[in-house]
Amino acid sequence: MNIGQAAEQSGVSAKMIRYYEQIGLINPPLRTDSNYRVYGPDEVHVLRFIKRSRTLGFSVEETSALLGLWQDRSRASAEVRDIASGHITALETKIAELQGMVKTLSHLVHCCAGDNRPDCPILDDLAGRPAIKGH
Amino acid sequence: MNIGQAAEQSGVSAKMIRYYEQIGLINPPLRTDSNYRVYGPDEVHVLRFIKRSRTLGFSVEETSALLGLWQDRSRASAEVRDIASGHITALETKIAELQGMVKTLSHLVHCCAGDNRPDCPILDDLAGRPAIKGH
DNA sequence: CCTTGACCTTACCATGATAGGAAGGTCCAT
DNA sequence: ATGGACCTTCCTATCATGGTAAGGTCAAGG
Repeated sequence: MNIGQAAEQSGVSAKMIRYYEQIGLINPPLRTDSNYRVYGPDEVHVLRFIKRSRTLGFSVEETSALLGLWQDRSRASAEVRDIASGHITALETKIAELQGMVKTLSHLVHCCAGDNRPDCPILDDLAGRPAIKGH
Repeated sequence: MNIGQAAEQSGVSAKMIRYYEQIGLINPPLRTDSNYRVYGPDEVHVLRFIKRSRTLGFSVEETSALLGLWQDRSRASAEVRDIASGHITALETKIAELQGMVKTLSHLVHCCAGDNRPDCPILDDLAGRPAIKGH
């Protein structure tokens, strides 16, 4: 199977497959006489693993660690769980940050009549002036 | 005031001040005879505006739009509100995505005994095999 | 057999926002 | 006058991905 088919079957673009090979995340595949990369079902399986891991928000580096544990027969389940737990913590921190932003912005938007008067609580806040109190 | 003081007072690094100037987000300041950038309180105020906007998650491009509206005397409050509202929507979409990731991962982590047995539901999920049902 | 079009190859450039460093000039206090 | 703290420009890197260009390959159909 050529790289195009492997890309289609795995959901990873051909571009990214070559990139993953270049950075050592996946092993270089066999080549045909005409230098085409050749992939089999196992390689596609690995690519799908990577795709899923990336979709779940793991970095390429974390994905690399997970991939190593997956392919290691004497893998430690606890180690995988720790990576995932750490990732959950990071995600929750990020979520809290974003929620803080939404809260601030929602407050400002609700204070903003949206007419064309020149005073705007959102801009006033960005400019460092205190927002209008009491809703 | 030199760039170092402006950086300190605004919370924007000197590096980023020069970058913002380069991409046209801020105007080039006056220079001394020895080619040093010179800033005054107004410029610091603009930098603080930018800093706050970036902290609230607006991109540099959105920040540029907000800055233009802030500095425009005939600014339309409604336009600012629309930018902020769109940003809130984008943030909420992102939050929902992250929460989805956390949910999936939490489920997997809770299915994972964390001992050293070789079967690991997290890896199994990443590999595309169905997770153990019924928790 | 030859052309056409779809595929593959490598190599380079771009993104967005930020940080780091090198090499050299400037300013101020000792 | 010297040293150290600051400034200048220019180059590099990050992370993951997309694009493009120039050229080689393959299969199908005329």
